[in-house]
Amino acid sequence: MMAKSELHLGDCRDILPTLPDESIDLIFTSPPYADQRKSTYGGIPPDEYVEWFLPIADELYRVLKPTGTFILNIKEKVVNEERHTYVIELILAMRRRGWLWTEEFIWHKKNSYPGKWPNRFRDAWERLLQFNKAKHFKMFQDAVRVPIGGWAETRLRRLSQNDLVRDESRVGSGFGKRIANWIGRQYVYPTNVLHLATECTNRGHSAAFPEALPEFFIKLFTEEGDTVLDPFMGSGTTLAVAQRLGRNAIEIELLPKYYEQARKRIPLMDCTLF
Amino acid sequence: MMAKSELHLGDCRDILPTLPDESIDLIFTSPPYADQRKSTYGGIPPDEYVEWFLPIADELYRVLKPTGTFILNIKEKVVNEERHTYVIELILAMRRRGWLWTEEFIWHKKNSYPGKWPNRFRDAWERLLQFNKAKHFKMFQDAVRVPIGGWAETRLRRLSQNDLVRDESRVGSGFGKRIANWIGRQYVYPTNVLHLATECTNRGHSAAFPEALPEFFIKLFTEEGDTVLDPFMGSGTTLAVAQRLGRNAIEIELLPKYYEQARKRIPLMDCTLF
DNA sequence: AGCTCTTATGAATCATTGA
DNA sequence: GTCAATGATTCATAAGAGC
Repeated sequence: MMAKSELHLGDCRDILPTLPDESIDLIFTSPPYADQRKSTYGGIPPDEYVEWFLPIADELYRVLKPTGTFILNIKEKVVNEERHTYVIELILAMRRRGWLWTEEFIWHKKNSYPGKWPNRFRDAWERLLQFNKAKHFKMFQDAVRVPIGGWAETRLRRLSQNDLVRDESRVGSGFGKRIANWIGRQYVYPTNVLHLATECTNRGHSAAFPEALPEFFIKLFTEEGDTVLDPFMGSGTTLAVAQRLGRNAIEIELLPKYYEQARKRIPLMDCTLF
Repeated sequence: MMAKSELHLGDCRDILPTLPDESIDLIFTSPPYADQRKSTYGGIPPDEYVEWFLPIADELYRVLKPTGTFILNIKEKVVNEERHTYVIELILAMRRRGWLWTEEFIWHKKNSYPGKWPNRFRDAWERLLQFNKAKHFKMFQDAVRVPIGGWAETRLRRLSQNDLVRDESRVGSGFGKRIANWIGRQYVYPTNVLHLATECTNRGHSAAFPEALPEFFIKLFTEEGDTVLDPFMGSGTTLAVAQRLGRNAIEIELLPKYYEQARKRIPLMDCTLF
C-alpha cells in the first residue's frame, strides 16, 4: 500500500485549523515540554503550559475521528524542587473540554544514564497519556502481541492438578484462570508499561524518542491506509514509522532545520510539502 | 539498636490526632484504593475519595517532622472506561494544604496478573507519590545504591534466608557466588522506576505489597532509630521491615483480623499494643 | 552451590443479567 | 432507569524442593 505524507512548515496553531474535521485516526506527539528546549522552540513557562496547549488540544479534538485516539507523550519537569503540576492540570482541563482520559501508559527509559542530585534520582520514565473522544475506539490488540515467555514451554509441558481446573480468585473478585487455555499459544498481550531504550542515534533533535514508541501505538490504534498526525514532528520519527507501516502521515514542524531533516527520511514521491 | 513498635487498633482518623506534632520521620502507606477492598474496608466511592483522604493528609502533615517524607502508594481505578481523576485531584488538593509534591516513583509490577479487555491492557504499574513539608528533607541515597547492571533482580529483592547465609559465609570462607561478583564493581544510584514482583506469599490480606517496597523508602529516608508511620497497616509489611531495619514503627489498623495478624510478625517484647 | 522442576498467587475490567 | 451481582477473559515471577 502506498502511504502518503504531508509535511507542513509552521506553527501547528496556524496549520491545524486548515485540516478537515474528523479526518485523523491517531495523533501521536511529543510536544515541547515546559521550559525545555528553550534554545530551539522558545520554551513555554510551566505556569502557562495548560493555557498554551488547550487551544491546540481543541483543534486536535476537532480533526480526530470519533473512533480515533490521541497519545500524548509528556513529563512534568521539576520546578523549584517540586514536580510541577501542569501535566495533571492539563488532564483535568482536557476532560472539561470533552476528552476522555482513557489510559496512562508508562515509558520506562531502560538505558537512562545513572544520575544523582541532592534530593532525587534519575528520572527514568515518561507518561504516554491516552485520550479518546468516545468509549469505543479502534484498537488492534493482536497487532502488538509479544512472544510468550520461556515460562510456557516448561509450564505447559505437564499441567499440574491446579492447572486443569479453573483456579478461582481468592479475594472474591471473580477473576480466575485456566492454564489449559494457554496450550498452543505463541504470543501474549503486553501491559501498559513499555520498556524501551532511549534513542542513541540522536538525529540532531534534542528530544528524539525511539521508533518503537510510535510503532507500538500506530500498530495498536491504526491499520494500513489510516492517517497519523504529529503536530510536533521534530526529527520525524513518527513520520518515518508511519511511512514504513503503510500509514498516511500529516506532520507539522515549526523549525525549518527539523523540517528539512525530516523531509529527507522519506521518499520525495510519497510526500507533499507545505 | 532496639526498635520499638506501637500497634493501634482503630480508625486512623481517630488515632492520628492522638500522636504528637512533628514526631515522624517517614510515612509509608498504601490506603484502600477507591471502591477496592469493599468486602473488607467498606470501599470509598471514587468521587468522594479526595474528601475522605484530605483530613487524614492534614493530620499526617501535623505529625511529620519538617525534614520527613510521606510516600503514598496509590493507583486510580478505571471508572466507566476512563481512568478516574481522584489521584491527580488529590495531589492538587494536598498541595493547596501545604504539601510539596516532590517526586513520583513508579512501581512496575513485574508479575502482574494476566488479563485482556476490549479497550485496554493489563495495568502493571502503581504510583508512589512523594510529598514533603520542606524542600530540604532527610535522604540517604547511598543506602539504596545497587550494583551496576542488575538493579531490581539482585540487590533490591528481599534477601532470602539462604542469601543471607551465603552473604555472611563469604567473609570467612571465601564462598558465595553472586555477592562475590559485586566486588570491584561499581555501585550506582537507582532511578525512580522500581521493578518488583508483587508479593507471592500472600498473608491473607488482599493488597499486600512486597517487603522490598517499604524497604527501599525506609532505607532512603530514615536511619536507625527513626520512626516510621503507616496509618493503614494491613498485613503489617511496613511494620516488619521497619523492625528488621531497626526503625521504630507506629502502625494503625482498622480491622481486628489484620491487627492480630500483624502483631504476630514481630516480637511482643518490642511492641506496645493499643 | 547450582541446577531443574513444581507450585503458589497477585489492588482487574467489561458485558450481561437480574433486582 | 439505575444499580448490583455474575460470568468471561488470561502470565510472570519467586520460593522451595529435589538432586
